[in-house]
Amino acid sequence: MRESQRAEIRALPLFRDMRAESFDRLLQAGYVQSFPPQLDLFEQGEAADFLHILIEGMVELYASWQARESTMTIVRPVGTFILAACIRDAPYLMSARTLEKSRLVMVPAPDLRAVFRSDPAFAMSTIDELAQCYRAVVRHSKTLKLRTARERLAAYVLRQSERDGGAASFVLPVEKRMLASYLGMTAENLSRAFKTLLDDGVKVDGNRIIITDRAALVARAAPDPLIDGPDASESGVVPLRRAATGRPES
Amino acid sequence: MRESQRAEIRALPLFRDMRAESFDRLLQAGYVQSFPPQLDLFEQGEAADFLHILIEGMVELYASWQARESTMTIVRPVGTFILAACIRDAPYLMSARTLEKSRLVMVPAPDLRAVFRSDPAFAMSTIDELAQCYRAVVRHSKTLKLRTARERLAAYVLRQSERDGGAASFVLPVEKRMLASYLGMTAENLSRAFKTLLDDGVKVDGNRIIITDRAALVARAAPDPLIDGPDASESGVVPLRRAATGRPES
DNA sequence: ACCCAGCCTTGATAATCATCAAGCAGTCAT
DNA sequence: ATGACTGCTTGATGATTATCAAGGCTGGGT
Repeated sequence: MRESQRAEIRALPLFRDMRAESFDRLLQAGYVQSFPPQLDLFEQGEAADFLHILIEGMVELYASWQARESTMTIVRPVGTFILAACIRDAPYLMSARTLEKSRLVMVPAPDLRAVFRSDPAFAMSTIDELAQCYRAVVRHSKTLKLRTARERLAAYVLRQSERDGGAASFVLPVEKRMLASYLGMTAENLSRAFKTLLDDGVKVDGNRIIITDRAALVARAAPDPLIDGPDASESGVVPLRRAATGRPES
Repeated sequence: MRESQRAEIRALPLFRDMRAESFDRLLQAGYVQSFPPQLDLFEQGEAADFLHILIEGMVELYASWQARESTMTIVRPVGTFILAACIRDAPYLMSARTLEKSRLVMVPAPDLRAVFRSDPAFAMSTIDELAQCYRAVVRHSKTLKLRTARERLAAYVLRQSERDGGAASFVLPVEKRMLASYLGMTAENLSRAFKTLLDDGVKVDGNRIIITDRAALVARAAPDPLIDGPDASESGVVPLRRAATGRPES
């Protein structure tokens, strides 16, 4: 692992407050591995043996039932995933596959648990991290239950644009079919939803989204900090936490 | 507070491992209050000042956006809610109202945080609790995204029946319209969904649900431990945790 | 007993969304 | 370039679900 990547991991909210020797122990217990694109890392139902830290690449977490499949979240570097399952020593609720060539640190769950038992600062960070993950999923549930597909897409476009500092134009970070699944619709429906958003000031050119009328889009999306984030705490500024750290919902 | 109620709280997984003096401190810092039915306890967006512990009654956690509303979960005694918001010192993502006359212990969030900073066992329990809450919401998201309304209802009926030890008949714990909202559909659609479940071995008589053909119902619901629980850990039996403790998803 | 209000159901209709099938536009390898 | 492949779009259709309106049932209060 490169020193700069180590520093990036150390800078994550989950790891930045722990003792140096705890951090060393975690990373030394962990395996660094590279994977090709489209590779299954694990499947839902398997025992959660490792905390995964994504250093490079992109990983999809998805769920399946019967013949159906739905992407639950996308993890980007540097970010951790599957923390909760490790803690509870329980089966994964989601499957994971790489979307690009990816490099991961895999920390054995027993080491993870040992470290947060011995390092109170890490225990506190874990609590904070889990609370944030919980709230992220609640937000996603809210958008699924309270908004129509069109509204979810509008809110997503707005959120992505703000992630880029309010840019009027941005490139989708994932394939449209995956975005569709993440937003709880089919690829066909996403395509049509984009069409209807023409009336709300959104143009599409391949993977590029252009916001032509932000006010109209805001009217459609009705963005709400209690759904669309950020998860700002009362007691401090949390600037661009999601963007800066790429923290996923696990 | 009655001594038996105090013991019930102490028996919750979240509180049973902590030091006695920590537990005393939490409860002494807390206020015990009774509320009439249909009373708003707090609204989403407000600062999360208190961890709530429900001793008697029933509480609905719901979310709203624009003019729409959706019930996210129902809390029954003895159970805690709104833990994550307290930890992050962040605004509530959900609103809460009593459904029945209810009695609550409200522990100020600063005391909560102080105690898990000073009591490692409580920190561990908090981690475990949050991990479980997280996984509960992920499960609910999965059922929303992967199953149709009819399938969600079938799975719900099956789950409730198993909560009652596999009884062929049980009484709905909440009004149908609330169940509908919880399952992500309208009251009208729930009514019709119950009708279609006649073909799958489910009869309805008012608030009473009767399973006439469990095999048919199982075929429809295709229950899956990774969606419908329980959240059994690898390392131990977790018998009827949800039923026994009434643990909610917060 | 009566009325009233709230909850549930039912029917008619419309909106939303999924499915299936086809075609198009890029990309990549040969 | 050719062809295969993949991802996206489009159209036609049907299923699912929501909305609106009306009516029935039930329980509580007077």
